[in-house]
Amino acid sequence: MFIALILTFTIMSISTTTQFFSHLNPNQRFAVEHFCGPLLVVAGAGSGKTSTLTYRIANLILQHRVNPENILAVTFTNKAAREMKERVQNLFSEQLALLDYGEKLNFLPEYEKTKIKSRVWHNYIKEMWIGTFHSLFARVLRFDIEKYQDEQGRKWNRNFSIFDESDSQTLVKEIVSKKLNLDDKKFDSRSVRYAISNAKNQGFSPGELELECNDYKGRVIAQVYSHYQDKLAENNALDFDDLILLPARLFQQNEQVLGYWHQKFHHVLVDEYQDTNRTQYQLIQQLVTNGERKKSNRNWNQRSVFVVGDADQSVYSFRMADFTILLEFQRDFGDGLADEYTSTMVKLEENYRSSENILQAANGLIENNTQRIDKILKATKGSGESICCHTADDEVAEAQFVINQIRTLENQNPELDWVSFAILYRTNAQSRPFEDILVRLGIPYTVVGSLKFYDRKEIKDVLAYLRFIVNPSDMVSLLRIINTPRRGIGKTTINNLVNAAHELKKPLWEVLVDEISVNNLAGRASKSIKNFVQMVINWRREIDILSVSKLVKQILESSGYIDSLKDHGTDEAENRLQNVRELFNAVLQFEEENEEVSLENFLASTALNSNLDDLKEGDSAISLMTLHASKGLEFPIVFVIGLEQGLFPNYRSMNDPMALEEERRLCYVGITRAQDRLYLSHAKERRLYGYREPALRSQFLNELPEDLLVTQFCKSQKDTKNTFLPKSSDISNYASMPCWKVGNKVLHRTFGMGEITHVFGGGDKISLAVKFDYLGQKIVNPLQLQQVN
DNA sequence: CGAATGAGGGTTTTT
DNA sequence: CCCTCATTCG
Repeated sequence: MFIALILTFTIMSISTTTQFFSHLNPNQRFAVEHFCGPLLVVAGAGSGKTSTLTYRIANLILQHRVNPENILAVTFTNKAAREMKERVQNLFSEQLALLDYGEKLNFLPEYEKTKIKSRVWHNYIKEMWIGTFHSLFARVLRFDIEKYQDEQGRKWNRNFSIFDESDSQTLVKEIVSKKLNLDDKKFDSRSVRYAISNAKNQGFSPGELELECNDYKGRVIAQVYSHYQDKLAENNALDFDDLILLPARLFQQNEQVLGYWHQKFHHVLVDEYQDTNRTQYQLIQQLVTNGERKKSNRNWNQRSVFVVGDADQSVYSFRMADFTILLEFQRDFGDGLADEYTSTMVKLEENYRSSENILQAANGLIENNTQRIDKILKATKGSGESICCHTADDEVAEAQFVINQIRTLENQNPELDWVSFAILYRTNAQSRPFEDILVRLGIPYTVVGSLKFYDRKEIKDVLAYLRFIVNPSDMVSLLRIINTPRRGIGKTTINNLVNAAHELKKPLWEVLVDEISVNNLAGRASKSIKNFVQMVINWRREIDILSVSKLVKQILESSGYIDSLKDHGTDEAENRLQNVRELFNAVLQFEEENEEVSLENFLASTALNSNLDDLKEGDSAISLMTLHASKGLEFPIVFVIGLEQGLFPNYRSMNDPMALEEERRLCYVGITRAQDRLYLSHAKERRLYGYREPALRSQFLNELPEDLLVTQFCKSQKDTKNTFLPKSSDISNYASMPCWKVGNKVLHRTFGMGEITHVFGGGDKISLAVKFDYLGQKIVNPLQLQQVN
């Protein structure tokens, strides 16, 4: 096996040098071929950044024979991590196919293809540590957290829970209002929680935060922070920020632990480096230097740190990302020479994504910023279409215009599909009018990110069961499930038990296990508690016996959770049941896709993957998302909507020059998502909290080069309006005609003849499933149908 | 003990 | 406008 690997390396390295990166430009090539030492890659939007990263990883392994397990690659999102793995896997499979069969991978039979891919997965991909800061260092903590103790002596063990934002919020709230009896007007839990998070992201412990603060408010926040850590430790739980802060602290206090990980990761790569915060930077620095401060003492033999980023796309300072970290890379790691002479920085400025008009708009906008690395995107494509700027009466008209445009374009251009379109906005709430129309028209769409699957009650309930089974100290989860579904364990009973646990300074669970205590404290409910306790004990026994999915199934059934939903009988309960089933599917999928399947690992993946949308990938649908969520993506046609003063730029940023620059960068990100066509729109009036408010054109629109914009589209829109999109009053007239019946033959304006198979909804929200003669079954809008006899 | 009802408050962006 | 929380009633 080992010999085979070596052989593979040797032969592959011969076959790779020639065409492996023949299509890369000189600067990309420089980056890809970089082996040891530091390198900063300043990668403009659409400059082939992801390719560069994946090719470099491939090059390290194939060319320089780096062992995959010595590679650490940090991405910004889980999705990016998955994509990177997939791309490296494809690259390797491609090479291996050439080598073993002298054929392109795609020409091989399916069976051989799969064989190669799984071989690549086993030998290379699986061994690399590719993921987000949070998931990678959660993994580190599973190994080493028991060696850590904070300055107050708080400790955790390897079964720790990861608390989500609402868990954290609840904890902080409890401390503020119950424990410390603070005025919750002055110390509202949201902003206190935010302050604590910021402190953690800057590397401060409660004690250090207190020293930092001179004012009363700061000291109180430090105090809340301290109590908050007590609570977390009591629950054997960590929040998101701890997943970064704890390892950094551990590395600081324990040379051996740091030494181990330093020894393991010879090559450290960080994507989206402009979005790292101080604590994350500290981690990278520790791993790379092994704590050696002096630059001249650092040993780069067989080692590198390779970071990729673009200060112009730094849009996460609200969560303490600090792009000066990127600006200071040359000083901290590099040779610090001027741009012409340096060998530790390279710029990728050639843009392969967008048409020239779009790039010029982007460049023109970003030049209004002061804080940046001088960099300009150079076009490699033709000038393309003009950018369309549209003024709508209000947010509904805006949505109508956009969707109207999409339908027109989709109709006129056979090469376009629904996936070609993206609608980008500043705030999640802006998706609503778009969704309303899209639902009515039966156009498929996905809202990325806003649907927080794991935030739903039923999902949190089920996860609480799992969390508590793994981690008996997790009282937050225990309290969530002890009487869900109803077991007759009421508030008073629970209070008694909690108080007793508190008095005895024992975990709640230990009190529950003790029958005598329960008999005395719980009275009538004691039988239910004993049953509950027995149930949990049984599940814990099964952890090592059953597979994760079997265990989850067992829990869902024997807890009575599923039954109680079924008994409920309402639509809402049915919906919840559906979500629980979907969660169960996620478990099955997790089992298929992962090597180390354990309940802990599944829970970590759910805590760190905030949504499930990657599960439902594959259907052709228009994408709706925030500008933040769009980072790293690209679409043929992009609509950036709601360009109004106060909304975008957001009113909270308007009086702060730095914050305003960040808003501008966000706009820059939006513009540079577009490949072929870009639409910008704003409304003259917008609903906010239910009130209509007049709105002004965004200043960003004025900052764009005027000659690139075309506004005439607003006129031609009137022509198309009637043909494509009836006013809402028309819609209700049409749709309320009670003429659609299952079995009716219909003619669709684009899909042709078909037969109705289902009728959904009622009133003005009717949609129909139609089985078309040529295209199979689709859900369509009645407006596009004609009845045929 | 649990469901129903009303007031009040809140939207920037997310791992 | 929508959701959460708290209080009240059954």
